[in-house]
Amino acid sequence: MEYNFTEIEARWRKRWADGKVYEVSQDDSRPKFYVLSMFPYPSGAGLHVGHPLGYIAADIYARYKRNRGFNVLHPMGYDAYGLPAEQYAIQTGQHPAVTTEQNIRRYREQLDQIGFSFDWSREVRTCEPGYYKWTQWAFQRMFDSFYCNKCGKAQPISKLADSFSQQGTAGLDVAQTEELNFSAEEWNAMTEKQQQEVLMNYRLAYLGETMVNWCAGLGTVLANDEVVDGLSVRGGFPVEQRKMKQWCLRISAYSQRLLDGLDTIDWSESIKETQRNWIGRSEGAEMQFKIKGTDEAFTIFTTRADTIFGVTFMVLAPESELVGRLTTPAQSEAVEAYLEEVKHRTELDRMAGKKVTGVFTGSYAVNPFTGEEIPVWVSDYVLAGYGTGAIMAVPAHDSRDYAFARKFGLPIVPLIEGADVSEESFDAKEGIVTNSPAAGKESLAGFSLNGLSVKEAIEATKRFVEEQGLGRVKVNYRLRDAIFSRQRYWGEPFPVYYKDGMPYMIPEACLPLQLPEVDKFLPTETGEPPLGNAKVWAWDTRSNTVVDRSLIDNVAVFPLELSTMPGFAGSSAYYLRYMDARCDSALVSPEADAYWRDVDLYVGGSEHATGHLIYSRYWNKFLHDIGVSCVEEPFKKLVNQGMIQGRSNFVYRIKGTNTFVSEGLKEQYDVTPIHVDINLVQNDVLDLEAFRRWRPEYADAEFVLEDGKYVCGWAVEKMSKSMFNVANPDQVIARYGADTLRLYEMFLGPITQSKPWDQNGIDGCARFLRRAWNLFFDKQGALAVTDEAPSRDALKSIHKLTKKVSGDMEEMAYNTSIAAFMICVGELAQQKCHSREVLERLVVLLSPFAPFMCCELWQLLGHATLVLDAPWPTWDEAYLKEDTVTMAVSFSGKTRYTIDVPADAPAEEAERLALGHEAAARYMEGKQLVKVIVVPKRIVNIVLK
RNA sequence: GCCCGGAUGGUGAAAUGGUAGACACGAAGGACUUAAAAUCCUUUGGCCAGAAAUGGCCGUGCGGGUUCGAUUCCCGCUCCGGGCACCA
Repeated sequence: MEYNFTEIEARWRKRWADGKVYEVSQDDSRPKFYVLSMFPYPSGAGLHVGHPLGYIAADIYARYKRNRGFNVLHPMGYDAYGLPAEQYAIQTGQHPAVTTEQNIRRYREQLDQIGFSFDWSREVRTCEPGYYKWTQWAFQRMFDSFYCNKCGKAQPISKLADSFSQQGTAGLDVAQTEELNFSAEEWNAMTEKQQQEVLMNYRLAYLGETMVNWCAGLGTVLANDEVVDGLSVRGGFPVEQRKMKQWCLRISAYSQRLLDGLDTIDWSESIKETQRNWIGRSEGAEMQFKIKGTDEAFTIFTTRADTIFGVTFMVLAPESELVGRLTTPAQSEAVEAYLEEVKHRTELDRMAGKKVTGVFTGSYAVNPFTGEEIPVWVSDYVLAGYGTGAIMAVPAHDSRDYAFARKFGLPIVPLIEGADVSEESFDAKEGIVTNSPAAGKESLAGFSLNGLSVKEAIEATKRFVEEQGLGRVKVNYRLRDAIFSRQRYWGEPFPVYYKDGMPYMIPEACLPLQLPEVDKFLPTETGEPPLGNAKVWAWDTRSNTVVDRSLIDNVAVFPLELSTMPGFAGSSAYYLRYMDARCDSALVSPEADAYWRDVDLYVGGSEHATGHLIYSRYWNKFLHDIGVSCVEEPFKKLVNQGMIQGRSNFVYRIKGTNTFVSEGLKEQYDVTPIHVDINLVQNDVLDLEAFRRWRPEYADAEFVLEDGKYVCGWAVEKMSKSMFNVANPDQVIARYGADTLRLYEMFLGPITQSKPWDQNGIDGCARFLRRAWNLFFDKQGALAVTDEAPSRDALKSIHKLTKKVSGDMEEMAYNTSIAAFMICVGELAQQKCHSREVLERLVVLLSPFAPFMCCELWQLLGHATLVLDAPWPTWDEAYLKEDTVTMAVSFSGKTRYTIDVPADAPAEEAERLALGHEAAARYMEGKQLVKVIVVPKRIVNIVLK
C-alpha cells in the first residue's frame, strides 16, 4: 500500500477531533503530568516553521508520557491582547477583537495541521471576559494585600490597618515604598482619605508616583523589560523618563524569594543567571553621614564599606530630595541650573554620551570614622531609584568615582597595597588593605583595617558600623516594581473607580468589568488614554453597574480607570486557569489545583527570561500566599527551544545591468547582492525560468553560469518576509506531510539550539518515514505482518532502539533518537522482518514523533484501541548482549591486533587472551610490561617501558 | 567592565574518560529505466605510499597540564553568541 500521507493525516485529524481523544479529566487513579508550551500571540502573519518547534518538542514529550501511563494535561490557548492588533485598528479602524478572532482562526487551522495532542476544551484567550475576570480578580487581591517581611508572605491589608490603629508604625517590618513613621494616635486622627494614602505605601498593587519609561511614539508607559537601549522593543521609538502616577506591582517585595526559588527548579543555568542578574542582589551597608554645621544627616549605601578611609567626596542623585536640603545659598543658582540641564537630557543621551557632569552643593559631610570634612556633590551618575540615592565616592577603587574625581580635580586616595591609581581605578575586591587609617591619623575607637584582605575588611567594617550604631547591614536589589498601567485600549480594564481622587475597587461580585466600546482607538484630544473615548465608562455605586460618563457626579457615580493592564497581566497565571478552564467560581478550584499542582515541563523561548518568566513566578508566589496555588514555583522544568533562523539566498547582479553572476564568479565583477525568494532555489541552484517569472523587471534577465548552473549565495538571517526566506509549515505539510515536518524539525539539531531552517535536509526524513511504512507491506502492497517468532537479530534491533529512545526521551535528545530510528528501520528492512511483535513495538516508539502514520498502522495491525494509549515498550538487556565482543589490543597506545572475547568474560580473561596472541611476544620483545588496562568490551591497553 | 554559553568534515550534527565524525543532507560513481521521477547500491575528514588488498602520518579553535588513553577533566589564551550595566 502506498504511504498516502495526505489521506491518512486528513482522516486521523477528523477522528481525533470527533472522538475528542485528547480531552483529559482529573483521574486520581493515574499520576498527573502537565506539559505546557508558551501560548502564542496570534499575529496576522500566521505561523512560520520556527513557531511550532517548541510545540512539537512538547507534544512528543506529552505523547510519550501518556504512553507511559500518565494522565497528561497538554493545553493550548492565545495571548490575545497586544499592541499589533491595536496599531492595526488605529490604522484601519478594524476592531482589534475582529482581527484577533481572524488570526486565532488561522492559527488554529495551522496548529491542527501539525497534529498536536492539545486538549482544546480547555482553551483560554486572555481577551475573553470569562478569562480576564480572574486577571482583574488577582489584581484586586494584590491591592488588598501587603507584604510582611517577618512572616515572609503577603497578608491582608486590613491586618496592617488594625496594627496601625493599635501601635502605629512601631516595630513595622514590611515591604514599602518609603519609610513612614507615625503613632497610633496620629493614624486614628487621619481622615479616611489620608489613611488610604498611607495604605497605598504598602499595598502590593499600588498607585505610585514614579519615574516611568514614557514612550511618546506608542503613547504609553513601558516596563523595564520592554525597553532596550533607550528604545521601545515594539516599534523602536525613543523612551524618556517621566514622573507619572501609575499602577505598580510590588514585585520587589518578593526579590529574595524569587532568587531562592531558582535553586529549586530545573531550568537552564543561563536563564537562571539572567534572572539573578535582573534581580541583582547586593549585600552591603547603609551608613549615616552628618552634615557639617547643621543637624542634617543622610544615609548612603555601599558594598565596599572597607573603603571608608578613601572617601574624598559624596554624590547625590539629581532627583533626590536631599539636594534641596543640602544646597547652600551660595551654590543654589549653580545647582538649579544643573538640575534643569539634567531634566532635559533623555535617557538615551545619558547612556550614549557618558559625559561626566555634576555640581557642588556647597555642603560638607563628616566622615564618621575620621572626622574629615568631605564635599557633597550632585551628579546624574548616581541613580535616585537605587539604594538611598546617595553614595560615598571612593575614586581610587571605583571607576565611575575615578572619572568624576579626575574631571573635577578631587583627591584620589588609594587603600590597597600595590594598587596603581595613576591611570585608572583599582576596582577588584582583592589585595591587602593599607592606609586605613593612614599612618599618624586617628580614627574612631582606634578602628583600623590595615593588613586585612579586602574581603575581611568588608566584614570587619560592617560589624563595626553595626556595633557603633553608624548604620546597618543592608541587602539591596536592583529589581524594580513592575509598572502595571498602559495607556492603551486593547488590554484588561482595571476594575477601579476614583472617588475624591483615591482609587476604589469595584465589588468582586461585579467582575469581570468588561472592556467598553470606543469609537476611536487613539488617545483623546485632551491626552487621556483611549478609554477616555468610551461613552459608557463610569461606575454607579448604587446599582453597581457601568453607566454613561455624562452621569458622573462624584457622589454616587464615579469615573473609572482609563488605563488598561500590560501584556504580561494575562499571561501570568494562564497555566493555572488551564487546570480548570471553565470554572466560574474561582481562578482554579482547589480540587483541580491539588491534582494538577504545577507545570512539570514548560517549553518556550528564552526571550521571556526577564518578562513573563519573572512576572508569572511572582504572580504564582502571591497566589500561593493567599492559598490559591498549592505550589511556590509554577514551572518545575523549563526548556528553552532555540530560534529557527532563516536561510536567505542571494543572486548577484552586475551593477547597472540586468545580468546575474553565479556565486563562484562574483569576485570578477562589480556586483550587488539581491535577496531572492528561497522557493525559486533548490540546493542553492537557481531555477532560471522561475526567477524570470518572479518579477517583471527580471523577465529578460541574463545569467553568467558556472558548470551550467546558477549557484546562489546564502546567509543565515532572521526569518522575515522582506528577505524572502520565510518557510511556511503549510507548504511543507502539503508536500511532505505533517509527520515529516515534525520529524524534521526535531532532527535539525538539539532542541535548545538556534539553527537555520534548511529546506535541503527534509527529504531524508520523508524517505525514512516511507521506509518505515514499507516494512509493513509486501511488494504487492498487501499487509505483510506475520505472527512468526522474530529473529534474534530483529529482537536485538528493536530492543536496542527501545533503550535508546526511552533514554533520549527524558533528555529531549530527539535528534539522536531519530538517527536511531533510521538505523533500526534499515536493519529491519535488511532482515526482511515482518514479525508483529517487533513491528508493533516500532509503531509505539515512533508514535510520539509521527502520530498520524502510527495511528494508521496501529489500526491496520488490527487494534481497536488507539496507539496513543498503548503501553510504552520496555527493553530486555538479554537481547542486547553479544556472545563475543571484538576487542582492540594496543601496545603503548597503538592498536596492533584484535581478539574475540566471550561477552561475559571477566577482565582477566581478556588480558590472558590478549597476551596469549601469537603476535604479543613480538611487540613485547626487549621491553618491560608496566601494566595492562582492560576497558570492558572495548580495548586491552598494554603499557610497556 | 561583569556574568553565562559555545567552537568537531562541504553542511546540520554524534560521541561526557575508551576504535572521533553515528545519522542525515550535499557531492561523486553505479544499477534499474526509451527517458525522467522514484528506488536501490558504492565512495565521501586531510595528507602520504601502493597496481591493489592495505599500510602509515595528521586531525575535535590555539597553547600547556593530568592520564596507559582527552572532543570529554584542569590551567591560560583567541574568536563567536547571549545576558546585565553609570546598580555604588
